[in-house]
Amino acid sequence: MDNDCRRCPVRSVSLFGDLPDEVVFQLDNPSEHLNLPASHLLYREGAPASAAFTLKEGVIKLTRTAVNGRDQILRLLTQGDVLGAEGLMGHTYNHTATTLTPVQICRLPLPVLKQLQAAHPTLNHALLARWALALQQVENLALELGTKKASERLAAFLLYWYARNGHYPSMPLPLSRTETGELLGLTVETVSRFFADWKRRGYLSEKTGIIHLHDLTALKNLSGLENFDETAGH
Amino acid sequence: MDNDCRRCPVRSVSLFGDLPDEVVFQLDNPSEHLNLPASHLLYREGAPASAAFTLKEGVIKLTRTAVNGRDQILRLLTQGDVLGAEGLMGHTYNHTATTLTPVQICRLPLPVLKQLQAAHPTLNHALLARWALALQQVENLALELGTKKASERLAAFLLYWYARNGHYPSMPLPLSRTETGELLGLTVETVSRFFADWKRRGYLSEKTGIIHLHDLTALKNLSGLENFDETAGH
DNA sequence: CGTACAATTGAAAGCTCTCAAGCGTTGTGG
DNA sequence: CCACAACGCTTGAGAGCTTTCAATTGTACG
Repeated sequence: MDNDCRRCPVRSVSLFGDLPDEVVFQLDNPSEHLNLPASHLLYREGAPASAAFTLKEGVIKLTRTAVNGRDQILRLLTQGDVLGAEGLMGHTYNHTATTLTPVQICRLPLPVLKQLQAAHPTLNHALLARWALALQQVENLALELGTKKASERLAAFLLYWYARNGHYPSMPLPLSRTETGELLGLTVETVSRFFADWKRRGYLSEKTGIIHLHDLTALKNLSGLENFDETAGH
Repeated sequence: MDNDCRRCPVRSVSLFGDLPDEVVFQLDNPSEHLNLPASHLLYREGAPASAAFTLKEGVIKLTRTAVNGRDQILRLLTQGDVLGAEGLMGHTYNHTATTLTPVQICRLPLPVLKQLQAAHPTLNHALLARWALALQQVENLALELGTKKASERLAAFLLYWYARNGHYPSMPLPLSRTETGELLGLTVETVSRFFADWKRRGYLSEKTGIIHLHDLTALKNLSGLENFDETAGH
């Protein structure tokens, strides 16, 4: 495996795109490049934060648990995303981070990140941009949860994931039905019912974790425009 | 009115707490201090961003509209909060900003903010802290929307607003029933029913925009612990 | 091949919304 | 000063959607 940070495949989209080679080289530390299996717990909500991470490959979910014990997925992270950087502000992690697929991540001890931050102001720009993006994603989630019904949220999510995976009609969906429900505020059964229904209608099909979208138009119509002609009259 | 930014009552909690007096003084520009009535639209989602604002007094809501036309309140802003700073990253506002009470705000043209940002790296810390806080707030909202039922969300919101207003059992609630619904993903009627029910039970009372909380314990129990003894058995 | 776990399906209960009507308050004009 | 119009709030009844509970089927793994 190539562990030279200067040649990191996600460097250009990551936090250190603007940092000079020699600085990035100092980061290099073989022990900090990790390979983890699926379903691996990376850190837990409320735990003292020691490091941030850059996701080089794979998918990670960030969750929080409500007082009633129910989990909510707040973000799905893919290649190039940064997690755990909130430790720079507070001293604990805000979420529980769990791998959904095997992942390659790069570990960045927070003290190192803090030093870099002080020495290279451009890093703050990159951090701000990350935070702004995360905020937009969570705002979109809140908008979905607050304004749409089950089928609309599920259809919108499939289209979102489709777009995020390069607009290929076939895409991996590393979420179980339960997890999909935890993202969209639904029960397993509700998610399962809509999947089954849409398969019967030929909108999509599924084979061991791969989703094939056959009718994007139908899904688009389901994702919030269902009653639009009625409301458009006003 | 005192328009000297050096003596701004919210300066210490605002973005410029760490900036030297002489720099803050340069900001001063009487025309940039605005008084607005309630229900005033400050800027609209998607509009080109020309300035950020600091809220000196009053309450502002940030909303977004879903494709189906339904509005979602994403954040409630109070004294010391900053809005519109996303214009620094993108070029448009991410939300619609509307006053819920009469407000005093301070307008900060984005070019000025950009200059300051370049000249005073500590400002980036302050901005990062703002963004992190906003992210936490929206994450909390998403958690509420995704994991709780109507009464739990409403009770939790009242307790949240109570805490945010200094833990006084009497507090102004500048949201209409409709707006409360737009925050919590509920219809007017549902919100109204729970208020009526809780008034009958003596949990709270209301007089022209002021809410009096009489039974905090009852509300706390409603806010997500309702079935807790049942689920705690596992 | 059997076990464990995920997904599916059905039926019924429960919650929230929708639609509709009535009530209360505020502000305005006669 | 009163009447009324406008708007927000309340209440009821019924429909519709989602959950809950329970049982079955499917699937991956040892």
